[in-house]
Amino acid sequence: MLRMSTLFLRTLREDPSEAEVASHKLLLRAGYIRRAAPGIYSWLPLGLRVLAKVEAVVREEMERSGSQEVHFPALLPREPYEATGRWEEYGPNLFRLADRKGTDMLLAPTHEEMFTLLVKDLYSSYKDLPLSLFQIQTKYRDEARPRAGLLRGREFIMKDAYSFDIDDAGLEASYETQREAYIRIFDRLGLEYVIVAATSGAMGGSRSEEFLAPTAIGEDTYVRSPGGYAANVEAVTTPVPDAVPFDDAPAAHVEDTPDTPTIDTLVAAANARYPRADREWTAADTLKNVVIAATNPAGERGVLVVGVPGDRDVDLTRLEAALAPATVEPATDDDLKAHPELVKGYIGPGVLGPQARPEGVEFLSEDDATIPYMLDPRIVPGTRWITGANEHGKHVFDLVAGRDFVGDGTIEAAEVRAGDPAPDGSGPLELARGVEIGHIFQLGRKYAEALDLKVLDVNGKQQVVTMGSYGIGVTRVLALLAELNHDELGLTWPAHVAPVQVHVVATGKDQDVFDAALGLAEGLESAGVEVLYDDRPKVSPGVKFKDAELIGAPFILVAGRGLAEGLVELKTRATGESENIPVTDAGAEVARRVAAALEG
RNA sequence: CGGGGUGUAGCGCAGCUUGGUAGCGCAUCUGUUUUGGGAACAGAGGGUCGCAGGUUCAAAUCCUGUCACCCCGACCA
Repeated sequence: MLRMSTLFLRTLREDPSEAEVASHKLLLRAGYIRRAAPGIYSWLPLGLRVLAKVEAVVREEMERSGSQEVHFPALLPREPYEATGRWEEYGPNLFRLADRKGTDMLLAPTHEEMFTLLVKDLYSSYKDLPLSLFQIQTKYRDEARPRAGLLRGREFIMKDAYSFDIDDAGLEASYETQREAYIRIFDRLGLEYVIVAATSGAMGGSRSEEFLAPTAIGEDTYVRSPGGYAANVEAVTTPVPDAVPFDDAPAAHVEDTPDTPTIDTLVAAANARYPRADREWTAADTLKNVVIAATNPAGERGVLVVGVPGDRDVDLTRLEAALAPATVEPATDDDLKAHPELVKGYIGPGVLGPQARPEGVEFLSEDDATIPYMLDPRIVPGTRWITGANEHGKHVFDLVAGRDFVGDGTIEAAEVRAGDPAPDGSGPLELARGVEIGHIFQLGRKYAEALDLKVLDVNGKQQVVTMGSYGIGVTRVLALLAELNHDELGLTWPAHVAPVQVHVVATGKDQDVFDAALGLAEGLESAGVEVLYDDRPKVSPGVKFKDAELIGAPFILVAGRGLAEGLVELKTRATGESENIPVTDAGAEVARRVAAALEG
């Protein structure tokens, strides 16, 4: 039994100034965690109890799914990460350090390499597969800006699991198994979530889904449609419109458009000087060509141009996902200087991609010195555009896609907007915010190939193993539970993750009260209920109530002034309901309530 | 990395403009009273005022530099 008189805890009356979001403030105030460094937290007894419970749910369901627990070091050598290219690719987010001999080491941001090598070390036959391993481990990422307490720290606890299969069908099955385990885990934790299609990013691989918990403080934007489509914005694909017949389209013609370096000024000039008969020109009639500088993992920088309808911006996050593992940024003036054919504000297809490429030179071949030109999927053959004429102060009108220009391919780089159609035809998209609490994806053979993980198949031939990767942010889940379960008084934990189920409070100074409260606490404990007993003498009832509410156990049992009539008070923290029950029944009744709460 | 802000006791803050014994509330300790909604009174402990230089008889306060932290954005389990 925990006793308030001895529990290592100091509650704070005021919000720490460093905290912004509710979960962060309350976990600090209620004495669950303390900050050690930016994005790095120490765990106090109460916090550790909650953490253990969240971990227990994850562990049980992982084991039920057939995954076996292992544990790797957090401190790792450089070589395996060198082999997979991630020592470079991870960039500044990787915590790097050197030992006394100057050997490079790292604090692991995730453990694909180590799992792969361990399996390679021990297994060599298809008969050993499928295999699923997991660990619950501290991870390190040197985030540019940690925030929101545990929601995004530089040290965090993650459950990461990996599946190993001999073939694609096996991987698909392993993936399904993990997906189901995740559903059970988040259901048991009482979290609302949406499963959205995601990009696998620099990790490689194919199928990938994220579990997002919808919340306004979420950092991920995702979309959903009335018909059930859901995806991370990075993964949203644009439905391709039908091609438009253009046999009777007018020929393209260059017009003077002085002082029109932006889409707004261009639209205004077009309406003023070259009005349409049927309607006004809008930004959607223009083709915006955005110059992007992309850098590949080897550090080579080059420019490409992305063409999008003028009423949309390029979403750099989506573009980067499309170009992964390259990183992107808007081209600088230096980038533009290297390409004098690009006239800022008046860039058009004429100098880009296939239009500019000499006969016989292949796209991105050794001889290709032209700027790659990628188009938004909406720019289908037959669509007519106003766009730059590659000459200062001039634009070209009635430029028809498929007739006057083509791109080197299509790219998902334009921003996604509410109201855009879902790719599966299930209706208009709406945007929402969420926190990523889990991510599952099919890695495929990237790591197995890089680290040479092969097993013998039935025919005695070497086969590269195919892998899946499955993560849950355990400390993030805990923070999210706090975020979703609190009120103005404090935390309101669900019973299955609360540090204790019952907070017994003795108020008053009579020894009878303390005797009765202790008796209740002991009785509950022997019935298997976890109890925190506020046995502090000389502490006023108000303080004890405030502390109990702040700490947030689901049930608060008060022995006090009602005791003379044989009554104690049972408060349900989450609802604020309060009732008097006979002290003689209290133990059994509370145990019953707790059992019900744990069930539900 | 851009923008904004802050560093003074465990927590929250004042003091800085106009240099002169380092303060307030909460928390902690002692005593007395109090005990159903963050008690009262009396007393006490706890600070190299982020750090380093400089100006000055004298610096938390003015100057220069530097470090750290927080918030917003860009980036991410």
